[in-house]
Amino acid sequence: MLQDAIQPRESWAPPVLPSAGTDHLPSTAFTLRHHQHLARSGERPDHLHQILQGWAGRYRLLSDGRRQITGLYLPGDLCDPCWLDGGRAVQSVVALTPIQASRTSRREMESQAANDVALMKFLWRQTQFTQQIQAEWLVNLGRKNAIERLSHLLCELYTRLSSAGAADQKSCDMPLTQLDLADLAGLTPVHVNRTLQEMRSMQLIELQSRRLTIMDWESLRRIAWFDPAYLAVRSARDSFQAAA
Amino acid sequence: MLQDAIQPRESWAPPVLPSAGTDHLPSTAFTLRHHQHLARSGERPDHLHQILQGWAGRYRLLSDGRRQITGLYLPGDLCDPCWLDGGRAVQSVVALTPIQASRTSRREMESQAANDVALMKFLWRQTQFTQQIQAEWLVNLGRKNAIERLSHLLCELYTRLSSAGAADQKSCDMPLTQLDLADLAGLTPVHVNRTLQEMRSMQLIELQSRRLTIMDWESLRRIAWFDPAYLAVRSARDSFQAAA
DNA sequence: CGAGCTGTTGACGATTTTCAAATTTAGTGG
DNA sequence: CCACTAAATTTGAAAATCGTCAACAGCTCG
Repeated sequence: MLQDAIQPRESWAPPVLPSAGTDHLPSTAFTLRHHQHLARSGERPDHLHQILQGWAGRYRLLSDGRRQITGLYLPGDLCDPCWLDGGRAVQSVVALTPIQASRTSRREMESQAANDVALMKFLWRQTQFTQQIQAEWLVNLGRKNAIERLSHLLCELYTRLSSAGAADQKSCDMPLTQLDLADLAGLTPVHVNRTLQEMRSMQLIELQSRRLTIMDWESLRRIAWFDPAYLAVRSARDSFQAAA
Repeated sequence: MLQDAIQPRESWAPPVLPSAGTDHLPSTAFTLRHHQHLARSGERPDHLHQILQGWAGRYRLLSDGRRQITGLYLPGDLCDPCWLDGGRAVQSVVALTPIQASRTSRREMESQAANDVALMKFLWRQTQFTQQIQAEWLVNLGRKNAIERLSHLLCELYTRLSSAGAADQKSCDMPLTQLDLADLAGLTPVHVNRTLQEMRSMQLIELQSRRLTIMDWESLRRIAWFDPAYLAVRSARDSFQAAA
């Protein structure tokens, strides 16, 4: 097969750029295979992408091979507002699964945003959202041990997918390999493996066949010190706008 | 003394909000003492602050006492654009030294930004700058050991202060305690102490009396894997604007 | 079926934390 | 200025956490 198959588990409609539907901001659908790049460090990307299906990751590689994934782009996420205004991509973004996305010219997006308050607010919110997640990850990496980090990561992923309508009651997709998890959590793959086994033996989660099931949300949340407030930026800001 | 003395080592003029000078965006100077807060988690701050002198830190506290500092506000920095649009402060911001700052009403700033492209770009840039730094810190915390983390932190601080004109050839202020450094680097104060001693014995740095001197920049940079590209966002964006 | 990625296991080593205490430095009030 | 107190730095020993290395099993995909 020339192209990896993309098989969503459920019929699911991703959110759409606020202006893309109404004002017809031109965008083109395209697909990427696992390990292909949406941007490389040092480039000046001339397109922004909205992920429709699949997961992408922003990362930095040290020249001795150490890799840290510094951000995840899930379906509905915009990749990446920080390339606006002609900025260079400081870090690379790669497809962690096969990906389907829509691509919009950076210049079109910029000129549209200058006149379109809704789009501007969407970009601003998306940026703030990314920043809040990063700040929370700093706490994770700086102050938590392996089981706390992985628990938090799973809590966050489930919550983000859930609020995008891409999770069911207790389970969601989890296409990341243990190597990906290690590069997210700042651990070695070996230690991720052992910690996941511990979490399974504690009846916290099931994780197999690229599918996560959360058996005991309350315990997982407590172990992770997970407080979803930092993820509320997107929705909370909307309700404020509505109230004002 | 009712108020901590603020004694800058050198005469130094902080950068000014692009519109504050020309369009007379109203702002009031004020001071804060060590350990006083600029914002507390959960609040809806109604002012933005530009730091004029002193350092502030954004942090999160876990209820068992672990603290992670997730951002530093140095002289010239804006604290914090993410409170615009009525957003709540997810994390707290506290003065790490006595502080002198200017305060501008959030609503004034918002309405001004809607009409003032230069201010808007300034806010956007400041936000991107913060995000790039955070992404780099994720690499630090996730993939580097103690000496690499501390070296990187010192490289970044020196570079930021230097580009603000607040450093001389080989040295700059370093008002952080070893406890602060620990909460920045995700280490214990004890281990910070031992690692700093190692760095001193390697003739990399001198650090005493709240003053840092970098003895061997090239070695420090190499150990830290420090590549200042991620700090170039502010200036690079300007030169691009100028070129376009 | 064969190659390569992914997950798993064990033994061992390195880094970092914890705990407790001593020492130095800085700040405060007399 | 000195005395006193609190904060900050330093030290040592033992333990916990996590990483490294090496090997093997299972699975997927061409």
